Amino acid sequence: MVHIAYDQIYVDLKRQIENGTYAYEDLLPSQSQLVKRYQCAHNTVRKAIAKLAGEGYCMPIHGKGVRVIWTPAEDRDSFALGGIETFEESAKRNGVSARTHVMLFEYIVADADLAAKTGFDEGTEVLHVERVRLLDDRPLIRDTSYYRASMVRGLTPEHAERSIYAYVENELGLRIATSKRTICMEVASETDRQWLDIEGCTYLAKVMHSTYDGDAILFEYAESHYHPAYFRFHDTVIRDKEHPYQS
Amino acid sequence: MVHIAYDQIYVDLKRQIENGTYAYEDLLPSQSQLVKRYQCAHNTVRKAIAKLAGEGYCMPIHGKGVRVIWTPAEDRDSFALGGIETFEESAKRNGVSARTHVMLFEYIVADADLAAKTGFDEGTEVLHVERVRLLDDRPLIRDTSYYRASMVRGLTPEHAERSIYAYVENELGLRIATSKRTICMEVASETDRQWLDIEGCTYLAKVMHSTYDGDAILFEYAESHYHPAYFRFHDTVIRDKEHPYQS
DNA sequence: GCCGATTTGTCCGTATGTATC
DNA sequence: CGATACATACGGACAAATCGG
Repeated sequence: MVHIAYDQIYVDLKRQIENGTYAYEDLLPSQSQLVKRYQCAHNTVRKAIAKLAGEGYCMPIHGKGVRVIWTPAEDRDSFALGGIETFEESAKRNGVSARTHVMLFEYIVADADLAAKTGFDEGTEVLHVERVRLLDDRPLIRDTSYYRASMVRGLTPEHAERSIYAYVENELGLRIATSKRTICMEVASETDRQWLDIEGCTYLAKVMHSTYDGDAILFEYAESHYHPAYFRFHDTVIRDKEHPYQS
Repeated sequence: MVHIAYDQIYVDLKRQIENGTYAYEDLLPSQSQLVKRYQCAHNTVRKAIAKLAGEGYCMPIHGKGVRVIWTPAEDRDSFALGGIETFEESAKRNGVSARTHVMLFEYIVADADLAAKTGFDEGTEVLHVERVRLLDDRPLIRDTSYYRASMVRGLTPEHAERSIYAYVENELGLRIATSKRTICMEVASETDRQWLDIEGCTYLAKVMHSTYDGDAILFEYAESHYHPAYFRFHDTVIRDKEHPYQS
């Protein structure tokens, strides 16, 4: 047996929502009907639906059904952040050309300040990379990244111009698994002004992310500064049952 | 039987991670140990762990264990999980006073433009509310909200000065369930400049959210414009198994 | 208001697959 | 290779919410 049925069901239902088989505000077939259709267990269908719900495709209503809440709304004018993906993947998905300039590539040892900022232990050897990303030849994103040096052995500036993730995953066999992000806005620094095309922008979008490898060990801490017009982020929140709003 | 065991386990494990019983980079007790401890089924433990993982507390490693990736440094207390720091929370965290001014409160019928923007059908009666949020008497956030009129009967401008969600949930018994959000930055409008204290800011943080009620029917569409310095957002991404990185 | 049918939500116990050590 | 640990799935049971008669 192959045993990834729930993902197949997820993919299948997602496709049918996207192509309009199940339209906005429709109810999906009941879970018992889906069990019959896919010849699987109740829990397996539920897992697929839970994944769809988490991505904003549908919403289960207790005692009633599972309603489609997805609409074909496509905004390609800006650079949307999805899950964990590389700069190239995002660029491709958003339909723009992408290039990367490596401005700095150095190995350092984390001092107390860097440790507090990145989450690496003091004394950890890290690779510090500064990059500028160009979208359609305009420098619009600046990345400051710190990688645990022991996990990126053999990495060269040439790799950094392409995809560091591709190198560590494909060449080193490391798996990237979970990433925690914080988004805020920050006044553009002198370096930002020097390297980016941000005339007239006082604040930039700033994304800080801590990425963990397959062993759940901190692999990278990075900060990305985006031109404000080229930043876009999507999210779906499923509200917890409890904690009603109170004035 | 009560049958919310998985949530109890979730709360219990979360507490133990936060109080250091299970420290950063530790492995949690194995799932079979947890099954014994909580006297429940395998699936129940897994559901609790999945919830913790989705909130960035831990990360399961196939064949190895479940590693804690939460650190005390994360000031999660001031944030709704995976959420945008709300107006009240922000005020609390910064130790400042919070007030709301209702600038506009009118019922209108959605025309084609508004329908396209909000997702309400053309011809739907909606309540249009414009509010300004003040922190320490500084106007820093502007909310433009459209509510499906049939769902907010009896709502007054006085309610809008406090919490509209509190009213519809506590008074009308409506349940708010799922919300889809998009975050971007936008050039401040004339209205923004007129009502907000955003001297020197060209771009503002803009959050668009569509909120669905317990029946998965669009209940509210809102746009919030934040002073860039007063915006902060957290997120945890769990990577899908497939699509390895490729240059 | 009640009851029964439908539908989603929670949980159990077991079996098997797969990755790590 | 065996032991351990997480991942997927099954089939059944019951709880809880909804809806129509």
